[in-house]
Amino acid sequence: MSLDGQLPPKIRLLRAAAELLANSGGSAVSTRQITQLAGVTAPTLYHHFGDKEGLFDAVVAAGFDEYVAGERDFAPSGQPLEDIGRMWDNHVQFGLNQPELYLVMFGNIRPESRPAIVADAEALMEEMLNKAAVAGQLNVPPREAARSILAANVGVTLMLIAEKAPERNLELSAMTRDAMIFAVSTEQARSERPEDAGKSSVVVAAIALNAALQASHSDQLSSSELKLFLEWLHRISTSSTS
Amino acid sequence: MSLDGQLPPKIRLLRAAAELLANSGGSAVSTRQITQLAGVTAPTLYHHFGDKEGLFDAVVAAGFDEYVAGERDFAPSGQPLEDIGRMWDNHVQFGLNQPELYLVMFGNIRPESRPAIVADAEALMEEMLNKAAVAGQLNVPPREAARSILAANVGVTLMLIAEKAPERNLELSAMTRDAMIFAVSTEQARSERPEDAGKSSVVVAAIALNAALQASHSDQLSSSELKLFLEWLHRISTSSTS
DNA sequence: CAGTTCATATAGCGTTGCTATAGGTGATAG
DNA sequence: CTATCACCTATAGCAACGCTATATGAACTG
Repeated sequence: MSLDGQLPPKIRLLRAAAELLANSGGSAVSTRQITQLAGVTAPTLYHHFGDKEGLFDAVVAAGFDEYVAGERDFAPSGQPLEDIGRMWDNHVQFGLNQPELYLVMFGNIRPESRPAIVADAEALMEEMLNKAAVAGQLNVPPREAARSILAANVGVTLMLIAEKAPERNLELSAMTRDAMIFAVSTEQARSERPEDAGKSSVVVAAIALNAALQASHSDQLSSSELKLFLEWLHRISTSSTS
Repeated sequence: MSLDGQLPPKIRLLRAAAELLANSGGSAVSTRQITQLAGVTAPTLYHHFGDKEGLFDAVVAAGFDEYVAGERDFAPSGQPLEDIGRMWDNHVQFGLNQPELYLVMFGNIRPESRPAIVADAEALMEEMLNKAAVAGQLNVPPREAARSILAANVGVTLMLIAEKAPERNLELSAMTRDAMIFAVSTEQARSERPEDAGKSSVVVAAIALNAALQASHSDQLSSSELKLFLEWLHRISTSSTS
């Protein structure tokens, strides 16, 4: 019953925890099960990981590396918003392939205590959304878009995990995914042909904003602020670098 | 320490469980705490509710009645899709007002075992969406729309609960809500809700410039200038264009 | 009044997460 | 070669957990 004998106890504990978690079928996993499978006693676990949650965090960290690897594999498509869609699908697949691990990662919600992994996943998605924003394809700030999309992504994945496997309807995921991506994208991105996507730059964006600001009468800045703001915009717009 | 003495033990148990759940601050609630507060001993709990989960289910059932009452109170507006938006907001508020209860109701996900309450909530939303469908305002079947909207609604609520109270940004909820409702509605319904029109080009340009500036390392502005500049940009980016 | 059923209490089982303490191990210093 | 010391692991056990076998009282029912 014990795991391969000659690896360090720390690694044996990690593998035992991961294996039991993957096969627990939803019921809880006890430290005694883990230590027995790892072939060590209780204090060893607490020496290396502090407490049970520390061990699970470590398992989650390994799982997250795998998750990130999946998220980055097919990233470099030309279309950032298409990549967001792939990130969504990869997220759902990760959750359905390893539901127990996913639940430890994203399902263990407690009031006022955010799992660290949520922030990591948000950052990952925000990074990709930034590319879309640079290309002028986003009509909301990348951070807010990332939080919103990830929240829906997690909600859908949790719902699918809760369903019995044969009844799982991935159309739910596809529909919600498209709705969220559509909602954060600009008309230009929706019309699907951003021929000047690669050309977007600080300068182009600054010129566009300059023109847009002067055309509208935004009241978000005071007149003195606006004057300085436009001066800086001009400095950026007329710079030849980048 | 014991609850009002003359009510039946079953009701005292329910109230004790609800009260402890509401004030647990995220940590677990034990049967011993509950029975002590209710002024009864352990077997009484198991006689009436079978097990701990049975008791919690009963608390949830009461909580769900309250939830449904809230969902139905302002229902009869003329616009079904507006009512869906109110159901969404009510759902989020319910979760934020009673996070512990909400987590027992919607956060206790286990693989292949759907909480009964999810089906109830879906039915409630589907009922309302049916009205929209009858009015020709839905471009997907009500059941699928309800599942999709509820999944996003739960995801957003869980994310908000996980955040520390002062940092909770309800804009996340509003944005996701509008995205989901927009996605399931027909052109006709959209034209009746002109407030969701696209954002002005100022906002889009500001977002693009913000992202571009942070991606490149432009040296056209000093760091202190850049900081203020970005702050203004953020103000413009997040301004609502109602 | 006897019989039955419901409701509660006493006491305790097995398991949980965790730890106080001590023993063994290997590397380094004298 | 020995002494030391930091690191790692084991023995044994605690308090708290969910839950229950059993017994006792109360309240109906014939």
